[in-house]
Amino acid sequence: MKGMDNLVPKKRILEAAVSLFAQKGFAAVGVREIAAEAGVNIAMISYYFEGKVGILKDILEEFFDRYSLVFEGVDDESKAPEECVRDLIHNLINFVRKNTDLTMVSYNELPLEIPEIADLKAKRITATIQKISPLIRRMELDPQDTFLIAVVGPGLISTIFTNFRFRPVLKRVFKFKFDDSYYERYSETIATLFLNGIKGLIAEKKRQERRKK
Amino acid sequence: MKGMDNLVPKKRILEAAVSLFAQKGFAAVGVREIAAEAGVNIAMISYYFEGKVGILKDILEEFFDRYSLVFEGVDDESKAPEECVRDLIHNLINFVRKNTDLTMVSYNELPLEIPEIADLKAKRITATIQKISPLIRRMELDPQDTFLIAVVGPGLISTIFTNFRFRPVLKRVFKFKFDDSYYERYSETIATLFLNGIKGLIAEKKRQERRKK
Amino acid sequence: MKGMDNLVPKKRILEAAVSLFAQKGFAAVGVREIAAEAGVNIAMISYYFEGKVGILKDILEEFFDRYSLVFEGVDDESKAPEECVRDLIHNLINFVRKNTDLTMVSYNELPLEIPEIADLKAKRITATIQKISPLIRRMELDPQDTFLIAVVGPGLISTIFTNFRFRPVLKRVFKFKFDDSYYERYSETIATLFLNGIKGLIAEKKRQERRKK
Amino acid sequence: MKGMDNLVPKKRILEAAVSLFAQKGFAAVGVREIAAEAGVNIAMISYYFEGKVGILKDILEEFFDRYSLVFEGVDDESKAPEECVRDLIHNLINFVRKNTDLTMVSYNELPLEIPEIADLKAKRITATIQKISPLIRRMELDPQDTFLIAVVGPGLISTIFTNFRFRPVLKRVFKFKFDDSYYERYSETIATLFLNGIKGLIAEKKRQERRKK
DNA sequence: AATGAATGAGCATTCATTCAT
DNA sequence: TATGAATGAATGCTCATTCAT
Repeated sequence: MKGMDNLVPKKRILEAAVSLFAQKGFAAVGVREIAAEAGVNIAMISYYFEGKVGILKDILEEFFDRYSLVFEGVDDESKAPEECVRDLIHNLINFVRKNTDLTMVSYNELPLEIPEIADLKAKRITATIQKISPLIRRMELDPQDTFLIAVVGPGLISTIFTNFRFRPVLKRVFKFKFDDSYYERYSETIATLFLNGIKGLIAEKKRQERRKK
Repeated sequence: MKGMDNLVPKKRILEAAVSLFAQKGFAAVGVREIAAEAGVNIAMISYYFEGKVGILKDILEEFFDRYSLVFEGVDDESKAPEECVRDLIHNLINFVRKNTDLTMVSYNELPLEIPEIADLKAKRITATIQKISPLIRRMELDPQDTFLIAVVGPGLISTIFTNFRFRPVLKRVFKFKFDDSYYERYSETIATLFLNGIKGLIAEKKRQERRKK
Repeated sequence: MKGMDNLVPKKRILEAAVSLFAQKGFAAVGVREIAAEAGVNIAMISYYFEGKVGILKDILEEFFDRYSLVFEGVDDESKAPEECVRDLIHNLINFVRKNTDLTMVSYNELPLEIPEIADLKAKRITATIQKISPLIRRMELDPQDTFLIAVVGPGLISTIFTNFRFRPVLKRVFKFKFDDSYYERYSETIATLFLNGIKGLIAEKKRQERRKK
Repeated sequence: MKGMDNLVPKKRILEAAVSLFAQKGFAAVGVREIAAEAGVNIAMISYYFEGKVGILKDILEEFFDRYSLVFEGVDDESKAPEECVRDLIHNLINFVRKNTDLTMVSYNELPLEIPEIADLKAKRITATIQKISPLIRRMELDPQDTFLIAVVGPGLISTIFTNFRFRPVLKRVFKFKFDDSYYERYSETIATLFLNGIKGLIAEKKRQERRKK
């Protein structure tokens, strides 16, 4: 693998695994392949990690560690909440651009048969939601109204992540250059789409509440 | 497996494979497991299909055959385009409810290393887009403006599909009953979110065009 | 397979098997392949023959039936014994030309683990030797002197058969056209080689017997 | 397997494979059988070799390495060419006695469907022919006259090799003890047979050339 | 006579992991 | 730390044969 020859072996294994898992999926990648890509002996994988699943766990931890930073200080009270959401979307997209493989692996791989993995994911996602609840409140959404949050949140995330995930298919169907200017426009578009969508939802909700009375 | 004992073996294999692929992913499921679940001899898999990949191909064909029906006659000119979109979203969600495993497999599995699979997917998706282009036009979106379509379309699809895909995680984080009334509300919510979002995008676009002049 | 569509299925299977066994060897050919080449259903092979080994047995019987005819009337007492040997060699080469695949299979395949096959071969070969013993006697060789016979006989046969067997390799090493004129010359050459060789052996034997006295 | 317990695993696999291939043929032997005979784990075969074909390739290389030594210094100019041929035949027979299985496998197995194998064989055989061309010249044979060489060479080789190959059948038909004294006599007999045969061919050739004038 | 389906054993190969060095 | 060898189980697939129709 290019440019990772001077990394420590553990790091090399991790990066090779991220790249391969992103490409082919966790189950389709063998430890042999990872070891070869990382340029280390196969036995090193059991030495540094608790087997193949151990690598995935490390990857998830790493992902969520970085991911949660994106939500740090997302609710800047000196700015309008819409502005905060717009920034969040912008930052999210930038995050995925910089950590594409890591994100794809963490987003896609759901070997939920392995309970440790499922637990880890649920715990970390819950923590993330906590972080944005002040912003949610400022958007005039009731943070207790989990329904809307459970619709809009995953909708936004999946919309963004899927744009990266299905890049190979998107490239076949449309013909875009996925460069800086593309992402500038993409970022704005997604923000507009969801901000207007959310506004519509809030308006609709109020209309219904008025009707109930 | 429950209730499929009286099906023909080929069908039994297919259904077992769909269920298992949806659960664990294509690569993580072995032909032995499929054969056992379907209650057939392992050799029958090579007999009826062209190996494990052949099963996946058949599954995808089946999915797209059914899926494309959802988009049939989506653009009813006697109705407002917003209404058509709302119906489409409603139908889509119903479709996924009825074909959850089939959809999940077809949506998730991207062994794009296998070119036949990648080709099949790209071709079928392109065909689907053709079908909704009249409706897109009526929404005052330029069908040539592939950018917006490539953002909104996959965004909507992934939002819906992900709601099913991450059900196990969602169940851990929130506590919903995924019943008829949930989906009634879900359907309305997604429609409101995206219709308002699209309206916002169109408005924004016009604003920009005006500015250019 | 070309030109055998109007044969009865049993014959078709036999011919397909001969061709494939000659090409790849008995063990490397599957019944599926034979059935496909013969254009019959797989089950027909067990129906007409006693499994795959049964086909081989039939092939060997057929070969030896035809082969033994070559040695019929080989000792024409109205001709010099050298002339008879020359004719025999000529006829042998012609026989192999006309029955190349059949000969190659019968000559090469020695699944001597299967006792029936080994017995069949030994019995038939013994019978053949009986047929040429008068000629051997006329060549002034003692038919009881099995040593010379066991050297010269197989030497001659293997020399001829190998010329056909290793044709693919010979074609790579040398560049001959294996046509009528080639075989005319080949036939004469082999005859000269072995007749002179045998003459030398007889002379040497007499020299030794003289010395003993 | 007797007496190879103290060999390194790779060597053990090779020797087991040679023995089994010689007995039953390449296609009829499974890797399981080889591994069992060699007393190693089945996975070691893929570990040390490139699969089953890889073993055969190694065997062929080993054979030709040893085989070519027989032809080293075959043309001792201080001796009459007839003497050299006699020595060569003697050495060849001794070689096959000492390397019977290795020779049988290399001689018999012609999975010419595998191009690598066919190439390897043709290349090595060509190299061998180069080595004896000086001797051929001294025998008053034109080395360019590939016809005679292509008849006599393979004839001699196949005569000798077949004596070993069909030993099981020969034992059933004749009743020899294949001991040192048998091979002493066998060696002399083959030499006399072919030397006289070749002399006859040369005489015949000269007679024809005279006639042409 | 002929078929397609089905069987259970077997194929070569690769898996993740462990071990002594 | 790092290695190459080794393990036993599992991989996808094919085998020759049989069976009911």
